[in-house]
Amino acid sequence: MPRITLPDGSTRVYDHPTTIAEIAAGIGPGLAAAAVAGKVNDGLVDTVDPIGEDATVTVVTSRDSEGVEIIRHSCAHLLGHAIKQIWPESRMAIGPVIENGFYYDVDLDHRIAEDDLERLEHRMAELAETEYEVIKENVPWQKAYDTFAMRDEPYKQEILERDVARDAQPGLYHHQEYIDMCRGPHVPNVGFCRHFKLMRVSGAYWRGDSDNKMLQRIYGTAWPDAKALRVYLKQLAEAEKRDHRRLGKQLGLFHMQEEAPGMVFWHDRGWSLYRVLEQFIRREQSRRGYREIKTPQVVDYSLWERSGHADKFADDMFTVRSEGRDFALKPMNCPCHVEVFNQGLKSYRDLPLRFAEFGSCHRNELSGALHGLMRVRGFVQDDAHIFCTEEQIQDEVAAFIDFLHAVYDTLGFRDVIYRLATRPENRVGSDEDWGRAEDALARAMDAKDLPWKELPGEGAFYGPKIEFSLRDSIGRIWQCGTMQVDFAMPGRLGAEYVAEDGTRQVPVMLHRAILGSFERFIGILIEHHEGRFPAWLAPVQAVVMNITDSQAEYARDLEKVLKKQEFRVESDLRNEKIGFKIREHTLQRVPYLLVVGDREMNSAKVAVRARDGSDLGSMSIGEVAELLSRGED
RNA sequence: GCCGGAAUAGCUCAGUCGGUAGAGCAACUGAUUCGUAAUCAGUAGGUCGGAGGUUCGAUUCCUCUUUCCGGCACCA
Repeated sequence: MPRITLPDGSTRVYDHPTTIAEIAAGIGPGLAAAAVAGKVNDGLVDTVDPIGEDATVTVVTSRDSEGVEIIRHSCAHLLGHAIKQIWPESRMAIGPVIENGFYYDVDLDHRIAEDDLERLEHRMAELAETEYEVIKENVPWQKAYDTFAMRDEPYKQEILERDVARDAQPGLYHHQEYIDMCRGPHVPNVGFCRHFKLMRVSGAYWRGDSDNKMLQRIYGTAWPDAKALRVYLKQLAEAEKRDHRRLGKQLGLFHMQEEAPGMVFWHDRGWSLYRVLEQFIRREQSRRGYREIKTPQVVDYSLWERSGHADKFADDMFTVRSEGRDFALKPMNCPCHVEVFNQGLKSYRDLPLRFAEFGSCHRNELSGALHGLMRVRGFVQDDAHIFCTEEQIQDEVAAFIDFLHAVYDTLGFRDVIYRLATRPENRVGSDEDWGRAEDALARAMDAKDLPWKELPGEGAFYGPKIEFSLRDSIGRIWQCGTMQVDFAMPGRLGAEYVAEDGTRQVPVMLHRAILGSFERFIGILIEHHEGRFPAWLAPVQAVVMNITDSQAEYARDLEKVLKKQEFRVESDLRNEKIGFKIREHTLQRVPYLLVVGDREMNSAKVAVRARDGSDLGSMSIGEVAELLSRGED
């Protein structure tokens, strides 16, 4: 006699084990038709699963986020069904839900091409159109195993062997002649799976392990209705317009070429952006007690052996041979910073000692990892190392977090995500050291009331770290900042200081960065702002343009006056219509367009137009200067 | 590194079922001196990513290679 409580508080009593389907039908035919699955005491179930006990029940429809996920998951099965119909020899691996969609990994000799996706989509649409019923069956482990053995599905068998308990009752979902195994729940009917699109096909290793066979992965997106699908596809197109590689070319910021894979050729406008950003960081860190240093890029290999990098990262370092010696291009700055620390005897009174460097590093990243500015082989970090005592860690971390917040805030990022990566299995240092360091990091965040999550086992081998990620204007998350505690390297490289009691002690080293790499961060900035940088960052802050030749002299004077005040201003005196010039510089995302005609010339003013098309009226030169400085500290 | 795809004028792209390529924009020249997102006319511009092969002939077909793109794996 299950007593079912519905979300509105009402209850229904059944004299037999009931189901979501029955409950929904009891409420109304509309809900019965819309029921994708159900929630029984917060656990998701299929509409046909028996409910024999008293429970709180919610009918899940495509309006719930869970419902959408279920539709996506069932779309993966539908894709599986279509794949098997077209290529019966396919061996199915896994077909999970991902953000906005799903994928299916298959082992198939036929190379799935773009044309095949259309074929698959077509077949899926036909199947969805028939609205066939998805039939669920829970079977004993052995029966599931035998089913897949008979159907020649070795991957399903492997999943059963490795991931499913022998006493479990795995769920088989029958999609007509196709059978898939799943925890579920799934839609009761493939009619729910009409609004999808197959996006791309790519390779993916079985179980994500590069030692395993590479399978073919088909990605798709799926939505509850046609409109949601359309909106999503539109969003994708919008995101593409922000692509920093495309904007980098359009705005003349940088380029890359075949002869230097993974290396950036900065053009004047991109380099301006870079320099403004660097100058901003330099000023901020100098205010906060950092000392800027500069260390060599080519360093004898023996230093990398002593630091331990040669052991772990030899393949990723570029090496140079000269005069019978081996050198490496530095992949990171920390060993060099320890060498600077080691010059001259240090006292506890010198600590904390904060060395900052815009450190130019090279790492020979795998070719397939390279991606525009986001993943490069030559880059510059806003790196710093703080040498301090263990007692000073927490204060230093707290001060760093304030610093990082100030920087992100000025750059237009308000949403920061905090994660604490704690001790991995392979590590150096005592458990007590680790405990204290993890504690210091956690307490520093707690003291500021920051919401953070732990990433167990994700710390570096030499110490725990906080990872700071930011969310950009279209919701993507980028890990940028980091604060790492290091117990190992100072000792390895012989760093020490004289303590209060006259003994020699090894300092703790904190590795930290806010932007990460300038290259990558500028890539993020480009996409975040879609190239519309705030005026203080913009490579060209304003363009002065004349209406006819008779104001050319006046325009040139304006340019000169503003340049003298160190604004980045250009003039456009070409013999073109004003509409043409406005269009061009607007497309170049110049924040302010300064138009001068006879009216302005005679009143010693300029007509100011913003890049969004708004008319800011006419201003004096002083007012323009004021406008251009806005947003700067 | 692995799987798949791509590479044609400065840019965006079309094209050749094997007979050495075309548009728009940009550039250049001339005309036009114009008030807030494209003035008009003309000119020039390409060893069709690189190397090899097949062929009477290759930008097109094949092999290798480089780079890029989408994923996977990696990211000290």
